[in-house]
Amino acid sequence: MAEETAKRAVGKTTPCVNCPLRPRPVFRNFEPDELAFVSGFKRGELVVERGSTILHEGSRSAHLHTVLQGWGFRYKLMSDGRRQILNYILPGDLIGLQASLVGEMEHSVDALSPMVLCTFDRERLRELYVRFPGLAFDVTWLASREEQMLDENLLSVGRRSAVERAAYILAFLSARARLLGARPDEPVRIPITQQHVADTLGLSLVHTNRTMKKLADRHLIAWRDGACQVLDVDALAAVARWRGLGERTRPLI
Amino acid sequence: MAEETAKRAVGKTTPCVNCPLRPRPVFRNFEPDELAFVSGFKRGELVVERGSTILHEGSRSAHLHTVLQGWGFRYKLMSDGRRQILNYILPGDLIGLQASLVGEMEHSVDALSPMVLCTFDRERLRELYVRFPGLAFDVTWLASREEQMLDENLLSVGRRSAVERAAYILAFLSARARLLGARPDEPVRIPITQQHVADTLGLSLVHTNRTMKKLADRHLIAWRDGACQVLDVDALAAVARWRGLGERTRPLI
DNA sequence: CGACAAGTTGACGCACGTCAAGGCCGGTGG
DNA sequence: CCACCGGCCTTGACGTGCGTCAACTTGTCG
Repeated sequence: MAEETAKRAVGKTTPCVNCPLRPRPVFRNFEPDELAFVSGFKRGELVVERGSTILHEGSRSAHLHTVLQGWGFRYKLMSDGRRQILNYILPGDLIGLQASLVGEMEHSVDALSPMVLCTFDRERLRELYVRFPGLAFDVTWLASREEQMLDENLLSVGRRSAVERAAYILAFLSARARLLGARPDEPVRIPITQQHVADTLGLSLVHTNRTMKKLADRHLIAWRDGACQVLDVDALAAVARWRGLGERTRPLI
Repeated sequence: MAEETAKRAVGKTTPCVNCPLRPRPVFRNFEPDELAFVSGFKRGELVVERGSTILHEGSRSAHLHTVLQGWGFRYKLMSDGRRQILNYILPGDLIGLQASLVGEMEHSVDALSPMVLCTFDRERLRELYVRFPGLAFDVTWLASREEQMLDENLLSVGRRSAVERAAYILAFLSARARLLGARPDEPVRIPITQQHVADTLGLSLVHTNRTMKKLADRHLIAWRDGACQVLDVDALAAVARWRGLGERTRPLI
Protein backbone atom coordinates (compact mmCIF):
# COMPACT_ATOMS: atom_id res chain seq x y z
CA MET A 1 0.00 0.00 0.00
CA ALA A 2 2.80 2.37 -0.83
CA GLU A 3 1.79 5.83 -1.72
CA GLU A 4 4.31 8.05 -3.45
CA THR A 5 3.47 8.21 -7.09
CA ALA A 6 6.97 9.22 -8.04
CA LYS A 7 7.32 8.77 -11.74
CA ARG A 8 9.85 10.08 -14.14
CA ALA A 9 9.12 10.49 -17.80
CA VAL A 10 11.97 10.09 -20.22
CA GLY A 11 12.17 10.91 -23.88
CA LYS A 12 11.89 8.05 -26.32
CA THR A 13 15.05 6.25 -25.36
CA THR A 14 14.82 2.89 -27.06
CA PRO A 15 13.17 2.64 -30.43
CA CYS A 16 10.98 -0.47 -30.69
CA VAL A 17 13.25 -1.89 -33.34
CA ASN A 18 15.91 -2.27 -30.69
CA CYS A 19 13.51 -3.38 -27.98
CA PRO A 20 15.45 -5.60 -25.58
CA LEU A 21 12.34 -7.67 -24.97
CA ARG A 22 11.26 -8.45 -28.49
CA PRO A 23 14.03 -10.88 -29.44
CA ARG A 24 13.11 -13.26 -26.64
CA PRO A 25 11.55 -16.45 -27.90
CA VAL A 26 8.25 -15.98 -26.03
CA PHE A 27 7.28 -13.12 -28.26
CA ARG A 28 6.02 -13.58 -31.77
CA ASN A 29 7.76 -11.91 -34.68
CA PHE A 30 6.19 -8.77 -36.02
CA GLU A 31 5.93 -7.73 -39.64
CA PRO A 32 8.07 -4.70 -40.51
CA ASP A 33 5.03 -2.47 -41.02
CA GLU A 34 3.53 -3.55 -37.70
CA LEU A 35 6.79 -2.80 -35.97
CA ALA A 36 6.96 0.57 -37.67
CA PHE A 37 3.48 1.43 -36.50
CA VAL A 38 4.11 0.33 -32.93
CA SER A 39 7.25 2.40 -32.98
CA GLY A 40 5.25 5.46 -33.93
CA PHE A 41 2.57 4.53 -31.42
CA LYS A 42 5.11 4.74 -28.63
CA ARG A 43 5.08 8.01 -26.82
CA GLY A 44 8.02 7.64 -24.49
CA GLU A 45 9.26 5.73 -21.49
CA LEU A 46 8.39 5.96 -17.85
CA VAL A 47 10.56 4.91 -14.95
CA VAL A 48 8.84 4.24 -11.67
CA GLU A 49 10.24 3.43 -8.25
CA ARG A 50 9.55 0.38 -6.20
CA GLY A 51 6.33 0.87 -4.25
CA SER A 52 4.86 3.65 -6.32
CA THR A 53 1.35 3.53 -7.71
CA ILE A 54 1.23 3.54 -11.49
CA LEU A 55 -2.50 3.51 -12.08
CA HIS A 56 -5.24 4.54 -9.67
CA GLU A 57 -8.62 2.91 -9.26
CA GLY A 58 -11.23 5.42 -10.39
CA SER A 59 -8.88 7.42 -12.58
CA ARG A 60 -9.03 7.86 -16.32
CA SER A 61 -5.50 7.44 -17.47
CA ALA A 62 -4.61 8.93 -20.81
CA HIS A 63 -2.04 6.23 -21.37
CA LEU A 64 -1.57 2.62 -22.12
CA HIS A 65 1.64 0.96 -20.96
CA THR A 66 3.69 -2.04 -21.87
CA VAL A 67 6.10 -3.20 -19.21
CA LEU A 68 9.71 -3.28 -20.32
CA GLN A 69 11.37 -4.12 -17.02
CA GLY A 70 10.33 -4.93 -13.47
CA TRP A 71 7.45 -6.45 -11.57
CA GLY A 72 4.13 -4.94 -10.51
CA PHE A 73 0.70 -6.01 -9.39
CA ARG A 74 -2.96 -5.17 -9.98
CA TYR A 75 -5.26 -4.90 -6.96
CA LYS A 76 -8.54 -3.64 -5.63
CA LEU A 77 -9.20 -2.02 -2.26
CA MET A 78 -12.36 -2.02 -0.18
CA SER A 79 -13.37 1.08 1.74
CA ASP A 80 -12.25 -0.47 5.03
CA GLY A 81 -8.79 -1.23 3.71
CA ARG A 82 -9.09 -4.87 2.76
CA ARG A 83 -6.92 -5.48 -0.28
CA GLN A 84 -7.16 -8.17 -2.93
CA ILE A 85 -4.32 -8.64 -5.37
CA LEU A 86 -5.75 -9.71 -8.72
CA ASN A 87 -2.68 -10.54 -10.74
CA TYR A 88 0.97 -9.71 -11.22
CA ILE A 89 2.48 -7.69 -14.02
CA LEU A 90 5.68 -8.76 -15.75
CA PRO A 91 7.67 -7.54 -18.74
CA GLY A 92 5.63 -7.73 -21.92
CA ASP A 93 2.32 -7.20 -20.15
CA LEU A 94 -0.05 -4.48 -21.25
CA ILE A 95 -1.63 -2.32 -18.56
CA GLY A 96 -4.27 0.38 -18.55
CA LEU A 97 -6.30 -1.19 -21.33
CA GLN A 98 -9.42 -1.07 -19.17
CA ALA A 99 -9.30 2.67 -18.86
CA SER A 100 -8.77 2.96 -22.59
CA LEU A 101 -11.78 0.83 -23.38
CA VAL A 102 -14.34 1.13 -20.65
CA GLY A 103 -13.32 4.60 -19.52
CA GLU A 104 -12.39 4.21 -15.89
CA MET A 105 -9.95 2.01 -14.02
CA GLU A 106 -11.58 -0.43 -11.65
CA HIS A 107 -8.29 -1.46 -10.10
CA SER A 108 -4.91 0.04 -9.18
CA VAL A 109 -1.41 -0.99 -10.18
CA ASP A 110 1.68 -0.75 -7.96
CA ALA A 111 5.33 -1.40 -8.73
CA LEU A 112 7.01 -4.25 -6.84
CA SER A 113 10.43 -3.31 -8.11
CA PRO A 114 11.78 -0.44 -10.16
CA MET A 115 9.93 -0.58 -13.46
CA VAL A 116 10.40 0.75 -16.93
CA LEU A 117 7.23 1.27 -18.94
CA CYS A 118 6.62 2.01 -22.58
CA THR A 119 3.76 4.48 -22.88
CA PHE A 120 1.21 4.90 -25.64
CA ASP A 121 -1.58 7.36 -26.24
CA ARG A 122 -4.91 5.80 -25.69
CA GLU A 123 -6.32 8.00 -28.43
CA ARG A 124 -4.35 6.14 -31.01
CA LEU A 125 -5.70 2.73 -30.02
CA ARG A 126 -8.63 3.19 -32.39
CA GLU A 127 -6.17 3.95 -35.14
CA LEU A 128 -4.38 0.72 -34.39
CA TYR A 129 -7.65 -1.14 -34.79
CA VAL A 130 -8.33 0.50 -38.12
CA ARG A 131 -4.91 0.18 -39.68
CA PHE A 132 -3.58 -3.05 -38.18
CA PRO A 133 -6.22 -5.70 -37.65
CA GLY A 134 -3.50 -8.18 -36.79
CA LEU A 135 -2.35 -6.01 -33.90
CA ALA A 136 -5.94 -5.44 -32.86
CA PHE A 137 -6.35 -9.20 -32.73
CA ASP A 138 -3.24 -9.33 -30.57
CA VAL A 139 -4.66 -6.84 -28.10
CA THR A 140 -7.75 -9.00 -27.74
CA TRP A 141 -5.50 -12.04 -27.39
CA LEU A 142 -3.71 -10.39 -24.49
CA ALA A 143 -6.99 -9.51 -22.82
CA SER A 144 -8.10 -13.10 -23.18
CA ARG A 145 -4.86 -14.36 -21.66
CA GLU A 146 -5.38 -12.09 -18.67
CA GLU A 147 -8.83 -13.60 -18.28
CA GLN A 148 -7.38 -17.10 -18.28
CA MET A 149 -4.95 -16.19 -15.54
CA LEU A 150 -7.77 -14.71 -13.49
CA ASP A 151 -9.84 -17.85 -13.95
CA GLU A 152 -7.09 -20.02 -12.53
CA ASN A 153 -6.55 -17.57 -9.72
CA LEU A 154 -10.21 -17.64 -8.83
CA LEU A 155 -10.20 -21.42 -8.78
CA SER A 156 -7.25 -21.22 -6.46
CA VAL A 157 -8.73 -18.77 -3.99
CA GLY A 158 -12.13 -20.42 -4.06
CA ARG A 159 -11.26 -24.08 -3.95
CA ARG A 160 -7.67 -24.75 -2.94
CA SER A 161 -6.41 -25.11 0.64
CA ALA A 162 -3.88 -22.64 2.02
CA VAL A 163 -0.88 -24.82 1.15
CA GLU A 164 -2.19 -25.55 -2.33
CA ARG A 165 -2.88 -21.89 -2.97
CA ALA A 166 0.54 -20.82 -1.80
CA ALA A 167 2.22 -23.49 -3.90
CA TYR A 168 0.14 -22.48 -6.89
CA ILE A 169 0.89 -18.78 -6.84
CA LEU A 170 4.61 -19.30 -6.43
CA ALA A 171 4.77 -21.94 -9.15
CA PHE A 172 2.71 -19.68 -11.38
CA LEU A 173 4.89 -16.61 -10.93
CA SER A 174 8.02 -18.64 -11.26
CA ALA A 175 6.76 -20.19 -14.50
CA ARG A 176 5.97 -16.78 -15.90
CA ALA A 177 9.41 -15.47 -15.01
CA ARG A 178 11.02 -18.52 -16.59
CA LEU A 179 9.19 -17.94 -19.85
CA LEU A 180 10.69 -14.49 -19.97
CA GLY A 181 14.13 -15.96 -19.83
CA ALA A 182 15.07 -16.22 -16.15
CA ARG A 183 18.22 -18.26 -15.78
CA PRO A 184 17.22 -21.92 -15.70
CA ASP A 185 20.20 -22.86 -13.54
CA GLU A 186 19.37 -20.65 -10.61
CA PRO A 187 16.22 -20.25 -8.50
CA VAL A 188 13.69 -17.68 -9.71
CA ARG A 189 13.54 -14.61 -7.50
CA ILE A 190 10.08 -13.15 -6.94
CA PRO A 191 10.24 -9.63 -5.47
CA ILE A 192 7.25 -9.82 -3.13
CA THR A 193 6.64 -9.82 0.61
CA GLN A 194 4.49 -12.28 2.53
CA GLN A 195 1.90 -9.53 2.83
CA HIS A 196 1.54 -9.58 -0.96
CA VAL A 197 1.12 -13.33 -0.92
CA ALA A 198 -1.52 -13.04 1.79
CA ASP A 199 -3.46 -10.43 -0.16
CA THR A 200 -3.24 -12.56 -3.28
CA LEU A 201 -4.47 -15.75 -1.66
CA GLY A 202 -7.15 -14.25 0.54
CA LEU A 203 -5.35 -15.36 3.71
CA SER A 204 -4.16 -13.51 6.80
CA LEU A 205 -0.53 -12.54 7.09
CA VAL A 206 0.10 -14.85 10.03
CA HIS A 207 -1.41 -17.88 8.41
CA THR A 208 0.42 -17.12 5.19
CA ASN A 209 3.65 -17.09 7.15
CA ARG A 210 2.96 -20.49 8.68
CA THR A 211 2.04 -21.85 5.28
CA MET A 212 5.24 -20.50 3.76
CA LYS A 213 7.21 -22.14 6.51
CA LYS A 214 5.76 -25.51 5.55
CA LEU A 215 6.93 -25.02 1.98
CA ALA A 216 10.30 -23.73 3.13
CA ASP A 217 10.77 -26.74 5.43
CA ARG A 218 10.37 -28.96 2.39
CA HIS A 219 12.99 -26.89 0.56
CA LEU A 220 10.55 -25.85 -2.15
CA ILE A 221 11.10 -22.15 -1.52
CA ALA A 222 13.21 -19.79 0.57
CA TRP A 223 12.73 -16.20 1.69
CA ARG A 224 15.83 -14.07 1.21
CA ASP A 225 16.59 -10.40 0.68
CA GLY A 226 12.98 -9.30 0.75
CA ALA A 227 12.00 -11.72 -1.98
CA CYS A 228 10.89 -15.29 -2.44
CA GLN A 229 13.16 -17.77 -4.13
CA VAL A 230 11.47 -20.66 -5.85
CA LEU A 231 13.65 -23.73 -5.54
CA ASP A 232 11.44 -26.43 -7.02
CA VAL A 233 8.71 -25.35 -9.42
CA ASP A 234 7.63 -28.84 -10.35
CA ALA A 235 7.15 -29.90 -6.76
CA LEU A 236 5.14 -26.75 -6.08
CA ALA A 237 2.94 -27.38 -9.11
CA ALA A 238 2.39 -30.93 -7.91
CA VAL A 239 1.39 -29.74 -4.43
CA ALA A 240 -1.09 -27.33 -5.99
CA ARG A 241 -2.33 -29.92 -8.51
CA TRP A 242 -1.69 -27.33 -11.15
CA ARG A 243 -1.11 -28.28 -14.77
CA GLY A 244 1.29 -25.47 -15.55
CA LEU A 245 1.23 -22.66 -18.05
CA GLY A 246 0.22 -23.99 -21.43
CA GLU A 247 1.73 -21.02 -23.11
CA ARG A 248 3.13 -20.47 -26.54
CA THR A 249 4.54 -17.38 -28.16
CA ARG A 250 2.59 -14.23 -27.61
CA PRO A 251 2.40 -10.79 -29.12
CA LEU A 252 4.26 -7.82 -27.69
CA ILE A 253 2.57 -4.54 -28.39
CA MET B 1 -22.45 -31.19 -13.04
CA ALA B 2 -25.03 -32.35 -15.53
CA GLU B 3 -23.75 -34.43 -18.36
CA GLU B 4 -25.98 -34.84 -21.38
CA THR B 5 -24.79 -32.57 -24.10
CA ALA B 6 -28.12 -32.54 -25.83
CA LYS B 7 -28.07 -29.74 -28.33
CA ARG B 8 -30.25 -29.06 -31.26
CA ALA B 9 -29.11 -26.98 -34.18
CA VAL B 10 -31.70 -25.01 -36.04
CA GLY B 11 -31.45 -23.19 -39.34
CA LYS B 12 -31.03 -19.47 -39.27
CA THR B 13 -34.34 -18.59 -37.70
CA THR B 14 -34.09 -14.96 -36.74
CA PRO B 15 -32.09 -12.61 -38.92
CA CYS B 16 -30.03 -10.20 -36.83
CA VAL B 17 -32.06 -7.27 -38.11
CA ASN B 18 -35.00 -8.62 -36.16
CA CYS B 19 -32.94 -9.67 -33.16
CA PRO B 20 -35.22 -9.49 -30.12
CA LEU B 21 -32.27 -8.46 -27.98
CA ARG B 22 -30.85 -5.61 -29.99
CA PRO B 23 -33.61 -3.04 -29.41
CA ARG B 24 -33.09 -3.14 -25.65
CA PRO B 25 -31.53 0.04 -24.34
CA VAL B 26 -28.43 -1.66 -22.90
CA PHE B 27 -27.09 -2.40 -26.34
CA ARG B 28 -25.50 0.20 -28.52
CA ASN B 29 -26.86 0.93 -31.98
CA PHE B 30 -25.04 -0.62 -34.88
CA GLU B 31 -24.35 0.96 -38.23
CA PRO B 32 -26.27 -0.66 -41.07
CA ASP B 33 -23.11 -2.13 -42.61
CA GLU B 34 -22.02 -3.56 -39.27
CA LEU B 35 -25.40 -5.13 -38.80
CA ALA B 36 -25.27 -6.57 -42.29
CA PHE B 37 -21.89 -8.11 -41.62
CA VAL B 38 -22.93 -9.59 -38.29
CA SER B 39 -25.97 -11.00 -40.02
CA GLY B 40 -23.78 -12.78 -42.52
CA PHE B 41 -21.41 -13.81 -39.75
CA LYS B 42 -24.22 -15.71 -38.07
CA ARG B 43 -24.25 -19.36 -38.86
CA GLY B 44 -27.44 -20.50 -37.17
CA GLU B 45 -29.04 -20.99 -33.81
CA LEU B 46 -28.56 -23.58 -31.14
CA VAL B 47 -31.07 -24.61 -28.53
CA VAL B 48 -29.73 -26.32 -25.43
CA GLU B 49 -31.52 -27.88 -22.50
CA ARG B 50 -31.17 -26.95 -18.90
CA GLY B 51 -28.17 -28.73 -17.40
CA SER B 52 -26.35 -29.52 -20.63
CA THR B 53 -22.72 -28.66 -21.21
CA ILE B 54 -22.21 -26.20 -24.04
CA LEU B 55 -18.44 -25.95 -24.06
CA HIS B 56 -15.94 -28.41 -22.64
CA GLU B 57 -12.68 -27.57 -20.90
CA GLY B 58 -9.87 -28.84 -23.12
CA SER B 59 -11.90 -28.83 -26.32
CA ARG B 60 -11.30 -26.70 -29.39
CA SER B 61 -14.72 -25.50 -30.35
CA ALA B 62 -15.20 -24.38 -33.92
CA HIS B 63 -17.80 -21.89 -32.85
CA LEU B 64 -18.35 -18.65 -31.08
CA HIS B 65 -21.71 -18.04 -29.49
CA THR B 66 -23.77 -15.10 -28.42
CA VAL B 67 -26.50 -15.86 -25.93
CA LEU B 68 -29.98 -14.93 -27.09
CA GLN B 69 -31.99 -16.41 -24.25
CA GLY B 70 -31.40 -18.16 -20.96
CA TRP B 71 -28.77 -18.37 -18.23
CA GLY B 72 -25.54 -20.34 -18.06
CA PHE B 73 -22.28 -20.39 -16.15
CA ARG B 74 -18.55 -20.78 -16.75
CA TYR B 75 -16.58 -23.05 -14.43
CA LYS B 76 -13.40 -25.02 -13.90
CA LEU B 77 -13.05 -28.47 -12.36
CA MET B 78 -10.13 -29.95 -10.48
CA SER B 79 -9.21 -33.58 -10.94
CA ASP B 80 -10.74 -34.53 -7.59
CA GLY B 81 -14.08 -32.95 -8.44
CA ARG B 82 -13.81 -29.60 -6.76
CA ARG B 83 -15.65 -27.05 -8.87
CA GLN B 84 -15.25 -23.30 -9.07
CA ILE B 85 -17.82 -21.24 -10.90
CA LEU B 86 -16.09 -18.30 -12.55
CA ASN B 87 -18.96 -16.23 -13.86
CA TYR B 88 -22.49 -16.38 -15.14
CA ILE B 89 -23.63 -16.02 -18.73
CA LEU B 90 -26.67 -13.94 -19.66
CA PRO B 91 -28.28 -12.83 -22.91
CA GLY B 92 -25.93 -10.69 -24.95
CA ASP B 93 -22.80 -12.38 -23.61
CA LEU B 94 -20.22 -13.80 -25.96
CA ILE B 95 -18.85 -17.27 -25.19
CA GLY B 96 -16.12 -19.40 -26.66
CA LEU B 97 -13.89 -16.48 -27.50
CA GLN B 98 -11.01 -18.09 -25.63
CA ALA B 99 -11.00 -21.12 -27.87
CA SER B 100 -11.12 -18.87 -30.90
CA LEU B 101 -8.13 -16.88 -29.78
CA VAL B 102 -5.87 -18.99 -27.66
CA GLY B 103 -6.85 -22.32 -29.19
CA GLU B 104 -8.18 -24.36 -26.32
CA MET B 105 -10.90 -23.84 -23.75
CA GLU B 106 -9.63 -23.62 -20.20
CA HIS B 107 -13.10 -23.74 -18.71
CA SER B 108 -16.49 -25.32 -19.36
CA VAL B 109 -19.90 -23.75 -19.81
CA ASP B 110 -23.21 -25.26 -18.64
CA ALA B 111 -26.78 -24.12 -19.18
CA LEU B 112 -28.75 -23.15 -16.07
CA SER B 113 -32.00 -22.89 -18.01
CA PRO B 114 -33.01 -23.66 -21.56
CA MET B 115 -30.81 -21.47 -23.74
CA VAL B 116 -30.85 -20.18 -27.26
CA LEU B 117 -27.48 -19.37 -28.77
CA CYS B 118 -26.46 -17.58 -31.91
CA THR B 119 -23.49 -19.34 -33.45
CA PHE B 120 -20.64 -17.94 -35.52
CA ASP B 121 -17.71 -19.52 -37.29
CA ARG B 122 -14.52 -18.81 -35.49
CA GLU B 123 -12.72 -18.73 -38.83
CA ARG B 124 -14.46 -15.57 -39.77
CA LEU B 125 -13.40 -13.70 -36.64
CA ARG B 126 -10.23 -12.59 -38.41
CA GLU B 127 -12.34 -11.27 -41.24
CA LEU B 128 -14.35 -9.26 -38.74
CA TYR B 129 -11.12 -7.73 -37.48
CA VAL B 130 -10.03 -6.81 -40.97
CA ARG B 131 -13.27 -5.40 -42.29
CA PHE B 132 -14.89 -3.90 -39.20
CA PRO B 133 -12.43 -2.34 -36.77
CA GLY B 134 -15.32 -0.95 -34.79
CA LEU B 135 -16.67 -4.42 -34.18
CA ALA B 136 -13.19 -5.68 -33.38
CA PHE B 137 -12.95 -2.95 -30.80
CA ASP B 138 -16.27 -4.15 -29.42
CA VAL B 139 -15.02 -7.70 -29.05
CA THR B 140 -12.09 -6.44 -27.03
CA TRP B 141 -14.46 -4.29 -25.05
CA LEU B 142 -16.50 -7.36 -24.14
CA ALA B 143 -13.37 -9.26 -23.11
CA SER B 144 -12.36 -6.36 -20.91
CA ARG B 145 -15.79 -6.27 -19.30
CA GLU B 146 -15.50 -9.96 -18.49
CA GLU B 147 -12.18 -9.22 -16.86
CA GLN B 148 -13.76 -6.51 -14.72
CA MET B 149 -16.43 -8.90 -13.52
CA LEU B 150 -13.78 -11.48 -12.65
CA ASP B 151 -11.81 -8.88 -10.72
CA GLU B 152 -14.78 -8.06 -8.54
CA ASN B 153 -15.52 -11.74 -8.08
CA LEU B 154 -11.98 -12.41 -6.99
CA LEU B 155 -12.14 -9.58 -4.49
CA SER B 156 -15.31 -11.13 -3.19
CA VAL B 157 -14.02 -14.66 -2.77
CA GLY B 158 -10.69 -13.50 -1.39
CA ARG B 159 -11.70 -10.76 0.98
CA ARG B 160 -15.39 -10.75 1.80
CA SER B 161 -17.05 -12.76 4.60
CA ALA B 162 -19.61 -15.43 3.75
CA VAL B 163 -22.59 -13.12 4.19
CA GLU B 164 -20.95 -10.35 2.20
CA ARG B 165 -20.05 -12.73 -0.60
CA ALA B 166 -23.52 -14.16 -0.79
CA ALA B 167 -25.08 -10.71 -0.80
CA TYR B 168 -22.65 -9.61 -3.48
CA ILE B 169 -23.25 -12.40 -5.92
CA LEU B 170 -27.01 -12.14 -5.69
CA ALA B 171 -26.99 -8.36 -6.01
CA PHE B 172 -24.62 -8.69 -8.94
CA LEU B 173 -26.70 -11.21 -10.84
CA SER B 174 -29.87 -9.35 -10.09
CA ALA B 175 -28.34 -6.10 -11.36
CA ARG B 176 -27.27 -7.79 -14.56
CA ALA B 177 -30.73 -9.22 -15.13
CA ARG B 178 -32.28 -5.83 -14.47
CA LEU B 179 -30.10 -4.20 -17.11
CA LEU B 180 -31.43 -6.67 -19.61
CA GLY B 181 -34.93 -5.52 -18.90
CA ALA B 182 -36.25 -7.70 -16.09
CA ARG B 183 -39.50 -6.27 -14.82
CA PRO B 184 -38.70 -3.60 -12.26
CA ASP B 185 -41.92 -4.19 -10.36
CA GLU B 186 -41.32 -7.82 -9.51
CA PRO B 187 -38.38 -9.63 -7.86
CA VAL B 188 -35.64 -10.87 -10.17
CA ARG B 189 -35.59 -14.64 -10.51
CA ILE B 190 -32.15 -16.24 -10.67
CA PRO B 191 -32.33 -19.86 -11.87
CA ILE B 192 -29.61 -21.36 -9.68
CA THR B 193 -29.40 -23.81 -6.81
CA GLN B 194 -27.55 -23.29 -3.55
CA GLN B 195 -24.91 -25.67 -4.84
CA HIS B 196 -24.16 -23.18 -7.60
CA VAL B 197 -23.89 -20.38 -5.09
CA ALA B 198 -21.55 -22.48 -2.95
CA ASP B 199 -19.31 -23.24 -5.91
CA THR B 200 -19.28 -19.58 -6.88
CA LEU B 201 -18.36 -18.30 -3.45
CA GLY B 202 -15.89 -20.97 -2.50
CA LEU B 203 -18.04 -22.13 0.43
CA SER B 204 -19.47 -25.49 1.43
CA LEU B 205 -23.08 -26.27 0.62
CA VAL B 206 -24.11 -26.42 4.25
CA HIS B 207 -22.57 -23.12 5.17
CA THR B 208 -24.01 -21.53 2.08
CA ASN B 209 -27.42 -22.69 3.16
CA ARG B 210 -27.04 -21.17 6.61
CA THR B 211 -25.83 -17.94 5.05
CA MET B 212 -28.78 -17.84 2.68
CA LYS B 213 -31.10 -18.33 5.60
CA LYS B 214 -29.69 -15.20 7.23
CA LEU B 215 -30.46 -13.19 4.10
CA ALA B 216 -33.87 -14.79 3.77
CA ASP B 217 -34.72 -13.99 7.40
CA ARG B 218 -34.07 -10.34 6.61
CA HIS B 219 -36.40 -10.62 3.60
CA LEU B 220 -33.65 -9.73 1.15
CA ILE B 221 -34.11 -12.92 -0.85
CA ALA B 222 -36.33 -15.99 -1.06
CA TRP B 223 -35.84 -19.47 -2.50
CA ARG B 224 -38.76 -20.66 -4.57
CA ASP B 225 -39.33 -23.06 -7.46
CA GLY B 226 -35.70 -24.07 -7.73
CA ALA B 227 -34.54 -20.50 -8.09
CA CYS B 228 -33.51 -17.53 -6.00
CA GLN B 229 -35.70 -14.46 -5.88
CA VAL B 230 -33.96 -11.21 -5.10
CA LEU B 231 -36.28 -9.00 -3.11
CA ASP B 232 -34.04 -6.07 -2.23
CA VAL B 233 -31.02 -5.43 -4.44
CA ASP B 234 -29.99 -2.22 -2.74
CA ALA B 235 -29.94 -3.79 0.70
CA LEU B 236 -27.88 -6.70 -0.64
CA ALA B 237 -25.40 -4.32 -2.27
CA ALA B 238 -25.13 -2.44 1.02
CA VAL B 239 -24.45 -5.65 2.95
CA ALA B 240 -21.73 -6.56 0.48
CA ARG B 241 -20.33 -3.01 0.41
CA TRP B 242 -20.58 -3.22 -3.32
CA ARG B 243 -20.80 -0.11 -5.46
CA GLY B 244 -22.98 -1.64 -8.12
CA LEU B 245 -22.55 -2.12 -11.84
CA GLY B 246 -21.25 1.07 -13.38
CA GLU B 247 -22.42 -0.02 -16.75
CA ARG B 248 -23.43 1.87 -19.82
CA THR B 249 -24.56 0.66 -23.20
CA ARG B 250 -22.56 -2.18 -24.63
CA PRO B 251 -22.07 -3.79 -28.00
CA LEU B 252 -23.96 -6.88 -29.08
CA ILE B 253 -22.07 -8.97 -31.57
C1' DC C 1 21.68 4.29 18.77
C1' DG C 2 16.61 4.32 17.58
C1' DA C 3 13.18 3.54 14.06
C1' DC C 4 11.00 0.91 10.84
C1' DA C 5 9.86 -2.95 7.72
C1' DA C 6 9.42 -7.76 7.40
C1' DG C 7 9.56 -12.37 9.13
C1' DT C 8 8.42 -15.59 13.14
C1' DT C 9 5.98 -17.78 16.90
C1' DG C 10 2.46 -18.91 20.67
C1' DA C 11 -2.22 -18.74 22.61
C1' DC C 12 -6.82 -18.63 21.80
C1' DG C 13 -11.24 -18.19 19.45
C1' DC C 14 -14.44 -18.28 15.68
C1' DA C 15 -16.08 -18.95 10.95
C1' DC C 16 -16.50 -22.30 8.26
C1' DG C 17 -16.16 -27.48 6.89
C1' DT C 18 -17.76 -32.23 7.56
C1' DC C 19 -20.87 -35.84 8.75
C1' DA C 20 -25.34 -37.26 9.24
C1' DA C 21 -30.24 -37.20 9.19
C1' DG C 22 -34.57 -35.63 7.77
C1' DG C 23 -38.22 -32.91 5.14
C1' DC C 24 -40.44 -31.26 0.95
C1' DC C 25 -41.78 -31.84 -3.70
C1' DG C 26 -42.40 -33.30 -8.43
C1' DG C 27 -41.78 -37.31 -11.50
C1' DT C 28 -42.18 -42.11 -12.65
C1' DG C 29 -44.09 -46.52 -12.68
C1' DG C 30 -46.74 -50.28 -10.99
C1' DC D 1 -54.17 -44.52 -6.62
C1' DC D 2 -50.13 -44.95 -3.84
C1' DA D 3 -44.97 -46.36 -3.45
C1' DC D 4 -40.80 -45.08 -4.49
C1' DC D 5 -37.07 -42.18 -5.85
C1' DG D 6 -33.92 -38.37 -6.62
C1' DG D 7 -33.03 -33.43 -6.36
C1' DC D 8 -32.91 -29.79 -3.38
C1' DC D 9 -33.30 -27.40 0.92
C1' DT D 10 -32.76 -27.63 6.06
C1' DT D 11 -30.92 -28.49 10.63
C1' DG D 12 -27.95 -30.34 14.52
C1' DA D 13 -23.53 -31.81 16.42
C1' DC D 14 -18.92 -31.59 16.24
C1' DG D 15 -14.28 -30.76 14.51
C1' DT D 16 -10.62 -27.87 12.31
C1' DG D 17 -8.36 -24.48 9.33
C1' DC D 18 -7.63 -20.18 9.52
C1' DG D 19 -8.05 -15.39 11.82
C1' DT D 20 -6.76 -12.34 15.59
C1' DC D 21 -3.94 -10.48 19.18
C1' DA D 22 0.34 -9.89 20.84
C1' DA D 23 5.05 -10.32 21.42
C1' DC D 24 9.74 -11.04 19.83
C1' DT D 25 13.45 -11.31 16.23
C1' DT D 26 16.32 -9.86 12.54
C1' DG D 27 18.15 -6.73 9.19
C1' DT D 28 18.65 -2.22 7.24
C1' DC D 29 19.04 2.50 7.14
C1' DG D 30 19.78 6.82 9.26
